[in-house]
Amino acid sequence: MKRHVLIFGVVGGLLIATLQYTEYRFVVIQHSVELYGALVAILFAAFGIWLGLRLTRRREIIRETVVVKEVLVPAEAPAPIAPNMAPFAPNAARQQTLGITARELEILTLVARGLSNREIATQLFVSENTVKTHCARAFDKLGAARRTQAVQRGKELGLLP
Amino acid sequence: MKRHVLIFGVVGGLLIATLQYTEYRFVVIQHSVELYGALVAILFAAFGIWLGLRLTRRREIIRETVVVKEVLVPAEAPAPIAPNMAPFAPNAARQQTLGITARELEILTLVARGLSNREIATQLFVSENTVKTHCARAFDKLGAARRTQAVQRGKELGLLP
DNA sequence: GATGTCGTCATTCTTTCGGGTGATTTTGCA
DNA sequence: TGCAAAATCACCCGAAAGAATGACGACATC
Repeated sequence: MKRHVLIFGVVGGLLIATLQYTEYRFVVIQHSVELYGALVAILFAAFGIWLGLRLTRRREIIRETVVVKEVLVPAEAPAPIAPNMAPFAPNAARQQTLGITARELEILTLVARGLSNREIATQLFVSENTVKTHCARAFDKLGAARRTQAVQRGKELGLLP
Repeated sequence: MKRHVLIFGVVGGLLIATLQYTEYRFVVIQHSVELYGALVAILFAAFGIWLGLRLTRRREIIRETVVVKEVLVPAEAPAPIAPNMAPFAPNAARQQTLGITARELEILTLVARGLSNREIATQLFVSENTVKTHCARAFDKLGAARRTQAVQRGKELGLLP
C-alpha cells in the first residue's frame, strides 16, 4: 500500500527532473512554456489517476446474504435443456470443505467455459502465471490432473453450472 | 461515471488557463519555471488522485448467495434422483448437421470425462495419434480451439450429457 | 472401376498445460 | 497491530495437446 506512494514520489521526482532538464533544451527554446506546463499536467494527471486506482483497488465491502430459495420440482419433469433457469448457486458447503477459495472457483468457471489460461489472465487482468497457480491449487483440491477432469469433478460436486 | 471525466477536463483546462495567466505575472518574472512546473505537477497529481478515487469508489457489493433447494413435489411418478436415468440421447440431428461421426462423438465423450488422449487411446485400443486426429476433426467441426471449449460446445449443443 | 467417407496411423513442429518451488504483497481477522 | 490466509507473480522443466500433412485400407455407392 505504501509502496505505491513511494513509487509515486520517486517517479514523480524523476519526471520533474526530466522535464526540467529537457525544458532548457527544447521547450523553452521554442518559447512554449505552455506546452511544458501541459506536458507536466498530463503526465501527473495520468500518474495521479494511476495512484488513485492503486490505492482504492478492490476495496469493496462485500455483503453476503444467503438466500434459501425453495424450488418445487415436478418429479416427472425432464431436465430442462438449458439448466440455467435459476442463476445457479455453487455448492458453498462443498466448496468450503474442499478449501476452494472464491478466486479459484472463479478461475475454474472460466476454465469450464473453455478459456485458455492466457484468455483468463487477460479477462481478469492478472498474469498468466497467477492463473496457472490458481488452476494448480484448484486441481489439487479437486484431485484432478487435467483441466477437463477438474471441470468434470466441479460439475459433479455442484461447484460449476 | 463519465461526469467526473468531464469535470476533470473542464477544471483541468481552467487550471491550465489560470496558471498560464499567472505565469506572466508572478512566476516567470521571478525566473522560476521550475516552480511553475512543480505547481502544475502537484495540482494535477492531486486532481488525478481525486479522479481515481472517484472512479473506483468503494462499491458495496451485495452478493446474494442463492441456495437453490429443490423440493420434490410428491408426484405419482417416481422422481429420478439422478437426472440421467435415461442413458442420455445425444442430439442426433445436430450431430448430423455438424457432420460429427459416431467415433468422434465417442472420443468427445471421453474427453468430456476428463481423460487424456493417452488414456482414451488405451481404452479404445487405438493409437494416441488416432485419438488426436479424431479430436482435431471434432474440434474443427465444433469450432473449438481447446478440448475444454469443445466439451462446453458439445454440452451446449446437446451432444454430451 | 471410380469416387467418397471413415477410421486408422505417422511425423514434425509449436503451443499450451501442469508440477514444483519460492517470493512478495494484499487482506481479513483476532 | 501482528499474524495467517489468500492473491499475485516469476522461473524452470517436462509432458500433453494441437496444427498441418500425408498416407493407407475398408467399405459403400454409383
